[in-house]
Amino acid sequence: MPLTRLRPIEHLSQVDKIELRLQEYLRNEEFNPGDPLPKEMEIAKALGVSRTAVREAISRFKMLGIIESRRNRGMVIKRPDVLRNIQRVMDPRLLDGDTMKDIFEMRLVVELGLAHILFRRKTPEFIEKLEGIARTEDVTTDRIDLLKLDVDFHSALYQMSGNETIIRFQRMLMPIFDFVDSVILQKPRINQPGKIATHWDLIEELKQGTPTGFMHKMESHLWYFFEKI
Amino acid sequence: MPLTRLRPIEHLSQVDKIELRLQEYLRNEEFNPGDPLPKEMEIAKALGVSRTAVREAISRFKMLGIIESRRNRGMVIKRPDVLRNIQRVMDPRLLDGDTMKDIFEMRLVVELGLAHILFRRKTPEFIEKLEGIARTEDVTTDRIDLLKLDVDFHSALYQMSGNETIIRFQRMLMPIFDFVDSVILQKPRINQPGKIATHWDLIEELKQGTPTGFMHKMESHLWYFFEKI
DNA sequence: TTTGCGATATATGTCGTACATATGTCCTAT
DNA sequence: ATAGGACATATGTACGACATATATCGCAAA
Repeated sequence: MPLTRLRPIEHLSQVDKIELRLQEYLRNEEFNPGDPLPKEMEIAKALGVSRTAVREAISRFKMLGIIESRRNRGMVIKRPDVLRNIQRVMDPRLLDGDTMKDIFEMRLVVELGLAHILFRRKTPEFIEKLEGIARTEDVTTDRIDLLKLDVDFHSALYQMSGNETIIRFQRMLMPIFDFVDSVILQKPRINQPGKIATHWDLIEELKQGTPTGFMHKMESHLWYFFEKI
Repeated sequence: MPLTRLRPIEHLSQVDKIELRLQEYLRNEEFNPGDPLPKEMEIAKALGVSRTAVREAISRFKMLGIIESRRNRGMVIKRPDVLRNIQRVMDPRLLDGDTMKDIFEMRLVVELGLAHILFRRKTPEFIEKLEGIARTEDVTTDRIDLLKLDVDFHSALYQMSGNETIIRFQRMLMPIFDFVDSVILQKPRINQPGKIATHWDLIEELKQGTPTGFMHKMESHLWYFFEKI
């Protein structure tokens, strides 16, 4: 009898419970950014707990960026920065292999799906930037430098999407990408069916090709990673 | 003179500073899950602050799931749940329009990029599930029910990806999707060039088509949203 | 009317202390 | 060897005190 899943009894501390109560309070009361919150002591009284515990719970929301407080002004609801909080957690050391695999796969999904947006937002300036990176690659031999240039190239693509959230998504997951890259590149290279699309191929397609064509080239370009996962 | 951006003077509180110190401490010391942390009092002494302040800062990391503590056992590093923390922040009321637009666009990118994964992971059971939803749609007239079924259909696609992170990404962003959907659907329908691919078309393509074909159909299917954004 | 200064009230920020509670450790009795 | 009790200890909770910034009011000066 394994008993692996016996009793995941949640031992919620007082502060945890307060956090939950505040969470549901914030949702139910339909707070909008700028709205004031009750005073710490009032909340403590209402919940029947000490101000210390309330402050510990509220401190958590301050980290998320949902609550802001100022001396003598009280506390107000703030617009949180969605991605800021993931970033704190994005440490390859703290994530398990499966999750990192999933995240890396998601990167591939996003880069493929990006094609249409890119064709919509491409400009001569961006193309020029990509070409600059590709030209530098042509005259670079150092392995580390090439890896860095590869990252630059893909980063530039994200930039071109013009979508701030996607850009930050990529920047945020960079540590994971780096980690997986370094692991994958240590493995022996395997045979590929047909030619792998290069950065120059991608640029060419972007300049006078189609979204679909670009996607195919990108698929070919990333094929190596697909197989490894 | 607007002066809109004058003085973003960061007024970091003591607790904020402690949080930063702990953050860099955790990164630099290369902690791995399971590793023990110093006692609260030792940290307080080392930083020259009160235990109360340290506890407020640590409480934040407990919310993120990076630190876990038990009576008399001390504190240990834990594997955080990457997406759990975003969920707390994903409230349409708290996000600004631009961010929501970006997030919604990212959804489109992901769903397009999903094609290849789907063809890799599809099974008769999943196809059957999709067909079940589509059949129900055929005999449903209520507008709300149809909206719900549409969500179900796309959710099923995410499920089929088999990527736990992507699945949770979708589930997490659901409130945003719902919100944007409801806003978009209130606008008058515009003329579309050519036929919009239906769910049945997507299923058909999935059964005996190609990833590229599926992507085109999906693009057509989502075209309406693309235009609205 | 506007500006400037000072007194006051107030909510959050920080600290120290005390005690509660759970849990590991050690010691002893059976 | 095992059970059980005594003790030590780190976190959890609470309370009180004071620090600090800031809103508000009153009043005088320009």
